[in-house]
Amino acid sequence: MSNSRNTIARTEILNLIREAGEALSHADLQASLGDLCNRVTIYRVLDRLLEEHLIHKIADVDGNITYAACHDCSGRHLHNHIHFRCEECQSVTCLNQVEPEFKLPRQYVVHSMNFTVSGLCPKCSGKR
Amino acid sequence: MSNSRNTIARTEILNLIREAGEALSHADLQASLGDLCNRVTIYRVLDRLLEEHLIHKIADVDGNITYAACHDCSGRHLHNHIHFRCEECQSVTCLNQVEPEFKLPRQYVVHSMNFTVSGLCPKCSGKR
DNA sequence: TATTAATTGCAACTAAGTTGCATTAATAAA
DNA sequence: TTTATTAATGCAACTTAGTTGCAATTAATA
Ligand SMILES: [Mn+2]
Ligand SMILES: [Mn+2]
Ligand SMILES: [Zn+2]
Ligand SMILES: [Zn+2]
Repeated sequence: MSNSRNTIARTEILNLIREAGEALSHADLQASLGDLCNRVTIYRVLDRLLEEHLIHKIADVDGNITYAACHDCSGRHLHNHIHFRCEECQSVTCLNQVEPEFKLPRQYVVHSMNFTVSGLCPKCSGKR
Repeated sequence: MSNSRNTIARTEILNLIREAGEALSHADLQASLGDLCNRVTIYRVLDRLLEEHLIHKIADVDGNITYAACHDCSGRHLHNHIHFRCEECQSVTCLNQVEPEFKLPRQYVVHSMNFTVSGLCPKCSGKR
C-alpha cells in the first residue's frame, strides 16, 4: 500500500518531530539536521509525512507554520485539539486533551481544523 | 488619543474590508486598489488598522493571511469566533455567531485566538 | 499660513516556499 | 545476489510574501 520509501531524511525528520516536546518549524528542523539533507528535501519529506497522516500542520495567527506528530490518526486525521503558542518563549504545543465544542450550520462540510491560542505558557506566565 | 491620519489609502482599504462579504488578502486589496497606492503602503495601513483594533487578522491552516472588519472590539479585541475557509471557492468568512467553548489549564494566559475550519461552504457544498 | 510629524513611494533586501531536471538510492523482481 | 524500476534527492533558479531605510509628501494642528 504505502510506496513511501524509508530514507535517512524521512526517518530522521520523523524522529525529531516525534521526540520534540513541542511543534517544530522548517527552520527548527534544518538547524537540527545540519547538512544531513538539503532544505528542499525537508519541505518534501514534510509534505509526504502530512499525506501519510503521520504529522499535522499548525499555523498560528501570524501564519507561522509548525509541525507536530499525530497520535491517533489511523481513522479520521481530524485535529480538533487546541494549539498554544507562547509569545514569550515562542513554543507551540499540542493540547491534545483540549477539544473545543462548537456547532456549525448544517450546510458546512468540515475537512480540517486549525485552532491556535496565543499568550503565555505555564512556564513563562510563572516568571511574572 | 488617536494620532492616526485619515489618508486616502487608509480610508479606501478600511472601506474595502468593511464592505467585503468575506475576508480579504493583501493581494485582494492590491487588485482592488490598482495604483491608488503602493503595495508597501497596503502592508503599513493593515498594520495600523490592526493596532487600532478596526480589523483582525486570520490565518488558515496553510498560513494564508486574510483580514476582516472588527465589530465590537472597543473593549477586548478578542476574536473567539470561528473562520471558515472554503477549499472550493477559497473564500474566508467570519462566523461571528459561532464561538467555540473550551477550557485551558489555569496557568495559561490567553492573549489572542485563531480558529479556522476548512472544507466546503454552503454555496459550494450544495453544488455536489 | 506655517510647523510638525505621520505617511507614502521607491528601491533594495530578506525570508519562505516552489519547480525542473539530472543524479542517486530504496525496493522489488528476476 | 544482481538487475530493473521509480521514488527520492541535490542543486540552481525562480516565485511569492513581507521588510527596511530614506527622501519626499501631506494631514493635522497651532
Ligand atoms: Mn496538534
Ligand atoms: Mn473574524
Ligand atoms: Zn512560554
Ligand atoms: Zn465555497
